[in-house]
Amino acid sequence: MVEPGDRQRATTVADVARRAGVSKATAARALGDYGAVSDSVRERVQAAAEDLDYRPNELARSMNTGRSKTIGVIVGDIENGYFGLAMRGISDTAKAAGYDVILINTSENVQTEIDAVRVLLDKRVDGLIVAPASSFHIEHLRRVDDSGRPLVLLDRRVPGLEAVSVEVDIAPSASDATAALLDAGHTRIAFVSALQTEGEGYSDRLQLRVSSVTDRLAGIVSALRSRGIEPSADLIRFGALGPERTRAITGELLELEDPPTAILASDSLIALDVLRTLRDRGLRVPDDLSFVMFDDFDWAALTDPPLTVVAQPIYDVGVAAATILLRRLAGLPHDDVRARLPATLVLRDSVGPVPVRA
Amino acid sequence: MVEPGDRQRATTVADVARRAGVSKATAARALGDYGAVSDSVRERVQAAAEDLDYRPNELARSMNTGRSKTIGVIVGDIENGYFGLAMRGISDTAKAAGYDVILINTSENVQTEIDAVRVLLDKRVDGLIVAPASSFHIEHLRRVDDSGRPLVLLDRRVPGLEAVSVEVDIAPSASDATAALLDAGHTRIAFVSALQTEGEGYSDRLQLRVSSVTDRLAGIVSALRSRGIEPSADLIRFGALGPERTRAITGELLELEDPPTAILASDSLIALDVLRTLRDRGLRVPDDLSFVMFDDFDWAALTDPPLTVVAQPIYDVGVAAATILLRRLAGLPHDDVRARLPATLVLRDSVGPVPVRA
DNA sequence: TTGTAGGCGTTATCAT
DNA sequence: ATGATAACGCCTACAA
Repeated sequence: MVEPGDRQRATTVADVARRAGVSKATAARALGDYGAVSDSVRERVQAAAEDLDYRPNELARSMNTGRSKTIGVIVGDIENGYFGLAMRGISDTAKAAGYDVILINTSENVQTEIDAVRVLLDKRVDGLIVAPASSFHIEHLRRVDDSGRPLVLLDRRVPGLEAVSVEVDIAPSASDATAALLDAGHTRIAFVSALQTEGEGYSDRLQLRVSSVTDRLAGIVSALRSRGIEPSADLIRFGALGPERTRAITGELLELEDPPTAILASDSLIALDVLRTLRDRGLRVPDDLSFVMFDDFDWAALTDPPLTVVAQPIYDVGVAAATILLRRLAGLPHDDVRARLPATLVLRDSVGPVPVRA
Repeated sequence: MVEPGDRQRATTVADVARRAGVSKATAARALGDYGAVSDSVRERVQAAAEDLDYRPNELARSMNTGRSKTIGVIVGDIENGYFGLAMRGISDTAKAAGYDVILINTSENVQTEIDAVRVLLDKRVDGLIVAPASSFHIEHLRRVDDSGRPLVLLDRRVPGLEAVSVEVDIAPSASDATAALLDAGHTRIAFVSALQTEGEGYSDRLQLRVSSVTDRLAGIVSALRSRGIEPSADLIRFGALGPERTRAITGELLELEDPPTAILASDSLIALDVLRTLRDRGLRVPDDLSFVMFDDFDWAALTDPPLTVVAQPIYDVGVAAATILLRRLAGLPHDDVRARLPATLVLRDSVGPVPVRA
């Protein structure tokens, strides 16, 4: 009688071999179909395997092939639609090549990321795709290279690390978005990001730890300066980590002596909280305040008003990252894979003229 | 010299043992800290391990412990915010217990699901969480039980399968939503779901292959009947698989001789496409048509108009599923874990009175 | 074409 | 407390 917890021993090649009346090696060859096996034996072995409901133990297989047919993915927040979509791109691509995906969520926490890399390396994944939480703490990423396994960076590049990164070329679109705001007459333009920095303020040579945010800011600042406007430190805000922080920051922005007339939200999570704060305060977009969001999702066209956004080809970023990784795994060149994808400004109705001050 | 692809041999217990001047067995004991080891030896071994930057090979470890500290998760669509959030719940819970997660996406395709189960079992995951694409094809799920590894069903139950399922008790809320519509005077109420069925129509004893959809429908139908209204087959539509199909179905609904005055969307993906179709046709919610969506997300309060929804505790569903699985893995009871979580109707502004026909 | 034997890196069981 | 030595389940020379 089989007890519920009893995980009865799975059947092995040895079992199949015995039943087929051949040696372990022959059975293994027939099953893995490599080497040379006579047709009659092959059939006999396969029939035996069928009968016994044989399934290979991939762990054992991995142990001496050295490859696990598994790639590890480390992202900051799978709940964020951005990474959800990228994950889908990675997952689809990996599956098509016979690879599986282990996903680890770091909550954008560096220590968690360090542990995640360690665990995945210990589990002997064949390669890693990482959206690094910080470009300052990268020893653990170096470790990946040392281990001889390929690493592809997702959405963020890390200077000083010899790893391919697949990113969205977002600075130009950030400029475009800012220009659209400037064209509408805005000069007090705010930017709100979740990124944690030393302080929450902005200084000119602030070093940001996430390149995709750096790029957004670079695009914004360059557009500003090209019109002779110096970025104002009090309008560039970081640390919008959760709903509470984001609402607080938005509140502070609105209560400034010279408040912004337009806000750029660094991602959709932040956008939602900023918009809710505005609504709760009875402020209307774009009448009282103009608004632009980075990232586009289906719902962005259905809000009141439809949102002007910077759309990113996120799914494709995932596909490209996985493709490059798989190519490296196969020892193939990957120079032809586009690793820098274009973003586009999508004009909808959340940008309007500067309101006349009361 | 080390070639780029050269994956240099990782250091093993044997290496550590040699350097510490002890036997393999002793080194293993010191590292895994089990058995008895003298303090001096332990220190020596640990120092050696440190020096050599030793990392255990989890594959080898899994091979003779029989446990991989990994659980497999199979869902229909990770890109859907619903599963994204559930995944986050699972992932957080698993990580806290020292488990990792392998994720496989099936695109709600049964064959893919069958393959996924096979692969995960072959990879020797310790347990499985599955949102089964169909309650009709379940032999592969039976296999999981046969393998002795625990299985927890996510969001959907499968009659005839002895597996715990964690679900949202959605029928009551579906009734509430329908009642709200009825109270507003609607009698022609449509329901649009992505579920693939034999035909796309509805008949009274239609067997649906996803329990969470069955439950939605049951709630709707019972509310209807309690007011003496028979569900109308032409208003209950399935097969809204992608944007195109959903738009087509919505169009057909609107062109009915006696079109619906209210629509219930089975999930947020469908809701978005239905709403876009309405907007493209110049129809306004709730003036021309009332609307209710299953699932609540932050953006649902910011659309025009804010959407009346059935909110589900999705993150908690994920947490509960993982908790139950982990308990079973630990041989602990799990009767105290709530496996049936309540949904709630959230009234916003997408339900209005029946428009007067032109 | 087939079989024998050894190795992959652990854990686990024996002695000592 | 420590050390041989055998599993775990598979692949892979090498030999027959």
